[in-house]
Amino acid sequence: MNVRSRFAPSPTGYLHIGGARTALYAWAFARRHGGTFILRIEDTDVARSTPEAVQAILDGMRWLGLSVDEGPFYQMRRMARYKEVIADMLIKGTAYYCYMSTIELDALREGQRMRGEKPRYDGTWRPEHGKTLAEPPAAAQPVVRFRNPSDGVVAWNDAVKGRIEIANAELDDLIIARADGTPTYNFCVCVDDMDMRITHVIRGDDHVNNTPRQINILKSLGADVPLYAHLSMILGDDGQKLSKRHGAVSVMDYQARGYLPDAVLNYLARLGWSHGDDEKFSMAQFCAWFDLDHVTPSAAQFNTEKLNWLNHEYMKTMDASALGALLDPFLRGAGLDVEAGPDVARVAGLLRDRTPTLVEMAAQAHYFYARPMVVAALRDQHLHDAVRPVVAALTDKLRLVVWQKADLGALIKAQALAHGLKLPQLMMPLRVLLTGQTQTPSVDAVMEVLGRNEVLERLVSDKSA
RNA sequence: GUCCCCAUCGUCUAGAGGCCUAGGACAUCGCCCUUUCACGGCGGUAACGCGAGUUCGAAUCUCGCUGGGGACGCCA
Repeated sequence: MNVRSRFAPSPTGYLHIGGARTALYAWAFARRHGGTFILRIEDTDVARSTPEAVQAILDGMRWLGLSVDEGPFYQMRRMARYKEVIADMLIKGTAYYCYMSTIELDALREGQRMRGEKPRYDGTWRPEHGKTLAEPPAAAQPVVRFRNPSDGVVAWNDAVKGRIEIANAELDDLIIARADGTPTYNFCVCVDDMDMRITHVIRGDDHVNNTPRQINILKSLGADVPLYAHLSMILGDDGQKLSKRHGAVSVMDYQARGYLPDAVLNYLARLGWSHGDDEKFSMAQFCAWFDLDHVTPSAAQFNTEKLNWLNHEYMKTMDASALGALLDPFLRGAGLDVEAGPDVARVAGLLRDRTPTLVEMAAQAHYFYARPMVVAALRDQHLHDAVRPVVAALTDKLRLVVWQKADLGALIKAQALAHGLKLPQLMMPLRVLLTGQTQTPSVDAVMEVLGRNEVLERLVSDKSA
């Protein structure tokens, strides 16, 4: 079978992390089976769909590297096709006009709720043998409803949740075309999945309830029913439903927060799916491994700590120059003059082991591109009278030493020894003077990257202070 | 309210009747390394929601309970 999977977001906002995982799984599934991955934009809700949101989805997928084989297809451009199918259904009798007003509908549902029943359309306008329908109200614009089977069950073997069975009696005749003639979601999905010959529908858990309706429509259309795989939701760090309150929900937020797409992808892949004990793997590896059998049916809580760890793992193994290139915009974004300081690749190489994200790396890199503000109290604490002359003596020797880490380290050690100081007693004041910080990479390494002139200036400028 | 889904360490998960005195990863704690902080190395704490079955044997199968979640739109 030629596998055809799809990702079908509605463009009403950014691509959030849950949608990204859905896209990732659908994409990987197609890749795994040498199939086709289709992108379909479900924009029939004209009031809420925006071109910006479409762009945001495209941007998010591009950042993650989820390549699309077909599409994007836009449902709004397929109106003629939907209307054609509806006209056909009306003729065949698998759909019918319903003249019940929204006011009447509301009243109906209200009454049902009060009686403890499930709110649903009562079939007033549904044609039946031997049933006489009322005369349609003169000015009323009817909606079109799907004639759902009234008995029996709809069942399917969900690839992640197992067999799910729902009685047709639980389903009502859903509206497939609004009073203005535009088709609705559940109907468009069916026509599209049919026309696009979708074989595997991998989507969010929230669609489980739509599935029996869609299966019924698909069957009435004479289409093949695809295999369904419903992914459970991703919860926030606090176990609550993901919302703006959680800070980063859009995939692009992760870019802004200094995460690498490969790390986000790896994290998402692993959140809700597993391959034994494997934690770190490339997308190529993921595509070779991914299967629906190992997707967990239960909801997963997002864990930023673990994402940070993974991101750090990716940063640590990255080539310094490639990492530097990624760091660069974050440096500039922080208002730093990158040209005036050391090569970003060298800085990235130095900080790589200590920062989990590019944002934190940029924050730590600050003193490489701007003179540090040395807090007086901190300076006095480390640069007391006993060390001050040693620093001065060292400064003079720094003018001549070979400017590389090993020589710098050896020189400092020799100086400390010669003056009867323990190594940290000399390292700390140097660190504070050079960086304004007490926690940095080793002093000799920082010096090497900072360069002789800059180091001397930072050490000397203090002397006069 | 009705229907549907879910349930292993704090978190992500392995586990498809004996391999489980339940494994890995993050986090956490301790030790080591050390020029500070990290990184790294070694080790520890920590879980099968409850109750009935089925079976020689259940984390794994069945039922019930409890607890979570989702859906009930002329939204998608």
